[in-house]
Amino acid sequence: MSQIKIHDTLTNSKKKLEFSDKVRIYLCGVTVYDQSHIGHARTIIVFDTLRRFLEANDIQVELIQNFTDVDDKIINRAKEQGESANGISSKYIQTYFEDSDRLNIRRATNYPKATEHIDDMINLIQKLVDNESAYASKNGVYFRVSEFSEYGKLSKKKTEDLESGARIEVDESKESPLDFALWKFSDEQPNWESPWGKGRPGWHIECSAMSIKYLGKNFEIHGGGRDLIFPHHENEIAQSESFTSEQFAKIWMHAGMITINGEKMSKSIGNVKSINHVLESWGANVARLFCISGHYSKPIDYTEELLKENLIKLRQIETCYYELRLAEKTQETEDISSLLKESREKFDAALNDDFNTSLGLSVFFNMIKTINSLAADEKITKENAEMALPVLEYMLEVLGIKIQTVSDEEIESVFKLINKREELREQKQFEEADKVRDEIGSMGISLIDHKNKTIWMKKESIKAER
RNA sequence: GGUGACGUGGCAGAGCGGUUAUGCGUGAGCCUGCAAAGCUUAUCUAAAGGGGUUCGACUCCCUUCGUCACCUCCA
Repeated sequence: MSQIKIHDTLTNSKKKLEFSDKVRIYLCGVTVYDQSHIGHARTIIVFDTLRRFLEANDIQVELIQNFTDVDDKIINRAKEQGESANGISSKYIQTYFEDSDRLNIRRATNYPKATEHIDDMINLIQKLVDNESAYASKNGVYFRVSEFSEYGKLSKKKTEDLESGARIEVDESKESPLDFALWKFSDEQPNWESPWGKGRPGWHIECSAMSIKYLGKNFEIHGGGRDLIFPHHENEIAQSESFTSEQFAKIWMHAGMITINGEKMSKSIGNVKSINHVLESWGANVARLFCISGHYSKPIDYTEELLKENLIKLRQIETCYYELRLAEKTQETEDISSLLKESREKFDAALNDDFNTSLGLSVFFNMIKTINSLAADEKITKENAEMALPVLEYMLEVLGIKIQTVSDEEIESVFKLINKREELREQKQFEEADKVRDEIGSMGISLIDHKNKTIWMKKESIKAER
């Protein structure tokens, strides 16, 4: 059983994650009308890392992440480009998977699409209409906010305040300006038949329908970016709880925004950095380290400096891994078993306390620093390494960091070249020795000269470094 | 205007009512034929301002100032 506690937005408190056989997570995905940016990636990485942490501790996770593939934005984009809405959404779903795979995100259990769950939504809406939580009007079917007395409990908003807000559109056909659309009438494609008339679903209803369908009436964690708290998640609660008369998600977990110059990254401001862009320049490992460098609930400001800092950290991880992988018998040694045990415990403790990845990373890098400094003194024995590697690999797996690995045959051939270089150096044939070094370098390998031996590592090639 | 979050050393960023967070950067050094990487060590002795509670506050309370997010679509 996991000891993890997570901050719940609804109760504004840390809650123990309780579950029976598995942890069920619903994560609000993206609207597929354009490339995803690093802000989207952050949310996905946070939840992927959480999932990895649970799974690495033998907890089964069912993760559902939806695609919003019917929406005004998609339709508009389709019109602009003279394409079908379906063409646009499937194109960007594909892009999404490409980004996601490159970021080393574990595939979710399922990626339901809104357009494939229209019947489920209609059933849900029907029941809401039947129990007076919703009504049909001229433009569509609306949720009757006044029927849900707890409306505003997630976002801590009062309906009076919302009503007096200036930004709510006035729609004469709605009973109240707060009422939101479950179904929008439309003769335009894409549209579907419904008991109330042809049209398409509203945004919020899809997540209610799909989360209930795949995860049941109440599941462990509902996640998404902070910006979804209102109105999206607030409305989901209203719909779902009016439908089931039960508590919806047990924990609402929200990830902070990525900002640029302190300002939220968003398409409307036009300050977005696409996942593709970040991957091209920095690679997945740096991107992942960057995205979990602060607490998940807080914003992270996107700067090149910060990415560079994380690149340096990646190099330290690589060094550590290769020091362990290539460790040989040495005379001197030091007992590192307590370091390893403590690191593992503190790492887990940090993540168990509201998934504090920032604190967890500091434990992780402390361990790496210690191992690297012992290695520099040639005090890492084969036995040490065999003890340390599983701990390191556990953490790497949780963090989703993929180090370039090598086969035993590769190790042998590299060492052959290194020995060749050593011989040349001893004979002071430095020019020849440097040629061998270049040859090794062209294999993506860099050398680390210690006092008595030369160690090496396969480094991830990072464009931004050059 | 309403609601929520936040303000920590050059930068990033945690915890904690009394103990060095950590990392990056920077300086010096070690290693080296050179380089890179790595390593060692030093450095900054931080808490937006003002009150209060306390033997003691960065940590709790109040207040002023500032920043951000949401209140429209948004991860």
